[in-house]
Amino acid sequence: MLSGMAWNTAETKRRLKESAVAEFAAHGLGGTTMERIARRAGINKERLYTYFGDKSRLFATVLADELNKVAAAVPLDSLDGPEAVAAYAAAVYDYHAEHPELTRLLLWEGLLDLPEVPDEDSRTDYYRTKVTAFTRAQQANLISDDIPAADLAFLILALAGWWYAVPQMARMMHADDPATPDTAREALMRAAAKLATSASPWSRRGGRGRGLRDRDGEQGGGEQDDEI
Amino acid sequence: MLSGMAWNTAETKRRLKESAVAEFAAHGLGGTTMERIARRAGINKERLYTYFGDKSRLFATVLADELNKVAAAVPLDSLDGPEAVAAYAAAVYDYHAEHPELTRLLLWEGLLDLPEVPDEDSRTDYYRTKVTAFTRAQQANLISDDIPAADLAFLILALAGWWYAVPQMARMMHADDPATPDTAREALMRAAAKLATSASPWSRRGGRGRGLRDRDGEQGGGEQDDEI
DNA sequence: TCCAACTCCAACGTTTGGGTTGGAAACCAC
DNA sequence: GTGGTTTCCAACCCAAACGTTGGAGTTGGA
Repeated sequence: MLSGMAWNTAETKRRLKESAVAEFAAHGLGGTTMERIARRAGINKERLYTYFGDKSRLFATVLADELNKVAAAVPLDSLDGPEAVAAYAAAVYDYHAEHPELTRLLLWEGLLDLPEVPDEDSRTDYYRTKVTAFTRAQQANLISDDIPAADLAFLILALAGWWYAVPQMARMMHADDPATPDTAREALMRAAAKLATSASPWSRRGGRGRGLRDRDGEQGGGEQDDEI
Repeated sequence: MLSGMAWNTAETKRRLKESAVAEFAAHGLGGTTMERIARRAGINKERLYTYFGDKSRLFATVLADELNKVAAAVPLDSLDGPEAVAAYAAAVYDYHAEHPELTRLLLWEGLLDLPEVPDEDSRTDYYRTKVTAFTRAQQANLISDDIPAADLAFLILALAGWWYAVPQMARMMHADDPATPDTAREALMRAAAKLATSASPWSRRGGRGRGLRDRDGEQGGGEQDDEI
């Protein structure tokens, strides 16, 4: 229109994707309309189809993009102890705070329960590196190994992500004593550190639930029985 | 049709709600159609509108119903120690396993981020009782108090719920060593117990188990501040 | 028996929205 | 310029789905 600017495919694509991230994150796959994505980007709807295929392919593209971003933004190379685990948890939490779209896209994807997720291989690799970092730290006795590395890594992400997954629950549960992002972060770090620290041998008491044996025998000191 | 049975409002409503739970849980608010809810229930679409108002009101009704069910199904009265916390986490996990609809509805609600959630007051009360149980256990030195009760309760739910929130992540993260529901449950219980146990003052280098000097298991009372 | 109230449904009106098309404007050789 | 290619868009098609309506079957009371 008013531009002397030439066509700019790359920029058009970028703007469309940016817009799509926002819309999909806000309304999910079902709740988002191609029309609105296009309008928000100030670009014709038809461009979406020629560039990205149909709606679900666009969703997949956009999600894969965001995952690549987070992979780059929150690296995890090595863990030298529980504090490092806590720091990692906090970094994930912070990233989510600044980029709430990612969590939301992931959650929406989870709710779709597709048999195969887009980009599965590279994503699996991505998670594998995380798990490996935990495994190595466990093998080096730098963090506790009483929870398997994959589970531990997964649960750390749970602690960091749950706030954004069910904000309404977070709000209601803290009704009497509102949680600021900071107190939440604090609690998260403490919790992450605890998970990564070897458990003190708590007395097992009465048999609610099964399991929860100490894997590798007792450690060091005496078993200690606490009665109420 | 073939029935001599008279009209039965209550039963009709029940069947519609049952159907609505399934559809909403599976496809979310945006992805569900009133038509399909009605068809699944074998009842005319129009009944939905006269009984429940429009689609979003139906969603709210259904969600509130499910929450009441879970409140009744997974009670939490008192916690007499970390193992009770683990047992509670496992109970929540098991409930979710048997009733995946609830988690999904909650997640979808979270993603909608409505300004006010339906039934807010009674739900807040419900969570308050949970938090109170943790608070009391902390005050009685039965579980660790180094994480505020509300945060602790919330994080326990995170551990139990994350598996269902992002199943695709769970799967990919355990690609090398698939997690069965049982191993997940085991890890969850262990983690929950750890969060509820006073942190052993981890050695500067976070050595694990064997080398743990320092009497373990000193609970609650002592406050230990550690910068992370 | 008649009528008012209630339960249910088939069919309809209308809007929304995914996806397409025909063509205009810009660019790029040659 | 001229033809071919690419970028873009207004307008369109059509299926799906929200919500409604008119009416038919059912009940219960006066």
